[in-house]
Amino acid sequence: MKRLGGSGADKPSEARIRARNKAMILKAAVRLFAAKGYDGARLGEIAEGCGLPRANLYYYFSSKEGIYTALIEQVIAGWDRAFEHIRADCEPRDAIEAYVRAKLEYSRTHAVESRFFASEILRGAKFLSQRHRRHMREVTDRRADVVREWIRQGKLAPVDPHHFFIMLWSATQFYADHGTLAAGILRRNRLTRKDFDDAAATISAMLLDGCCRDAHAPTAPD
Amino acid sequence: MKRLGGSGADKPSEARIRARNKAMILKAAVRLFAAKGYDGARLGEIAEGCGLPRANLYYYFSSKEGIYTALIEQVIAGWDRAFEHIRADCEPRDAIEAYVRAKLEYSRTHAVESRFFASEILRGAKFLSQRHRRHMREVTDRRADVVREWIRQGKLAPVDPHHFFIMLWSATQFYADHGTLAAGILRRNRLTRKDFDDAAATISAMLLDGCCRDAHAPTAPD
DNA sequence: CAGGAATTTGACACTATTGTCAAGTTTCCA
DNA sequence: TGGAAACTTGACAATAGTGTCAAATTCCTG
Repeated sequence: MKRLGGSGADKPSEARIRARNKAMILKAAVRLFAAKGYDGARLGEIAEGCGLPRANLYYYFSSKEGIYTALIEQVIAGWDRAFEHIRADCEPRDAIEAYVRAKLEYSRTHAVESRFFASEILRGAKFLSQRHRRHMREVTDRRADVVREWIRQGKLAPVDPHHFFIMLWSATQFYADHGTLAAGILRRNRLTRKDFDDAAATISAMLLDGCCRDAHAPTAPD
Repeated sequence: MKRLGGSGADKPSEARIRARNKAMILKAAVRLFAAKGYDGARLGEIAEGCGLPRANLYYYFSSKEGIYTALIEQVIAGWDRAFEHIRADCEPRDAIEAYVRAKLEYSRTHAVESRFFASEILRGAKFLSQRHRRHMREVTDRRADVVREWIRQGKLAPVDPHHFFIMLWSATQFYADHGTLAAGILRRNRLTRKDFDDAAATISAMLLDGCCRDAHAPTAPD
């Protein structure tokens, strides 16, 4: 097989070849799994997608399920990061705006990973272990405490913290998972950067201050 | 003699067998397609799901794609109904609350259909024809005019109507498509009716009045 | 630069899936 | 009730998918 020319291959290349090829496989796999789901994705397509012969995939992963669960691990590891803006020492307005912006940016730049995870949940999270579920629950619960603290301090309306997070998550996730639908509504071929900016503005404005301007509006600020 | 009269159930049992079996097949199919996507669902599983031999499916539908597109038609036909609460002669507060309640009730009672449609969009809406896309766009645009009218009358904050609808749609849809995730967060095996009530309350409260109670709160009501 | 370790690859066995068909069975009108 | 149309069903061909293997090739260290 061809070798990589040049004189830069001095590092422990044994591990490098392995790391590079595993990464290539996972990159092609996440796209296919996101597009067709676990059962629909074919190893042949994944192999074609990363330019490796199909048999080679079995040298790095024991099976189709092995590739899939490796991706699950990878995505779950990033679950925490989404919440890092929700901190008790921030003002809720700033924290929520930052969260929405960051999450939408992730949806824009990592749409494939978003769709992969959405696909897994959509089919009932068959590959999410108890450990994964517990991890997600604990991370969420910790941030729910922050929300409760904000409410206690009178900085936030008394909302249910979990449903609050679900709403944040769903609104921002939508632009990745259902980008095709959103683009159709907005009369685009694909969502533009400006669409994501508009989305961030709309979501933040609605969540923070609501949209209703009638006589029943909520209690005025202090 | 020909027995295929009208396409409905007005004729005796002749058309009844056909209608009943097609319905059985579609019911089993929507579940499988929602769970595994178009490529992942097997006709054998669908057949097993409705207790018919696999070959019998080909008597009623020409192919796997034929079953899938029949389901697409069925779901698209209901797209309009979701928006029927958004009417210019309603107060936005009432209309939005009613929409959220109705959409969540649909998510609760028709979770499978919701997931089927979400799966199709997630995969890039490969089976949505231009006609379907145009229909969805036109229905949305008509309701966007209602939102603009509300804004003109000062009843609604000046939000982008399309992103506004996307937010309504995503928040309510989430409880069907990602019910597994929501249940995990809420420490349930499955979402209960009360969870949906809580969701409706939280979504309506946040959308209508926002959650922020700081010094930068929006202009007070008239 | 030799030789073992790491990696690549075509070919193979095995199973699953789709769509077709023709022969059988049921339905129900005249 | 005879029989044509509607419906059912097991079997079949063709294709495609998964996982395995051993031989071939490349990589890297001593």
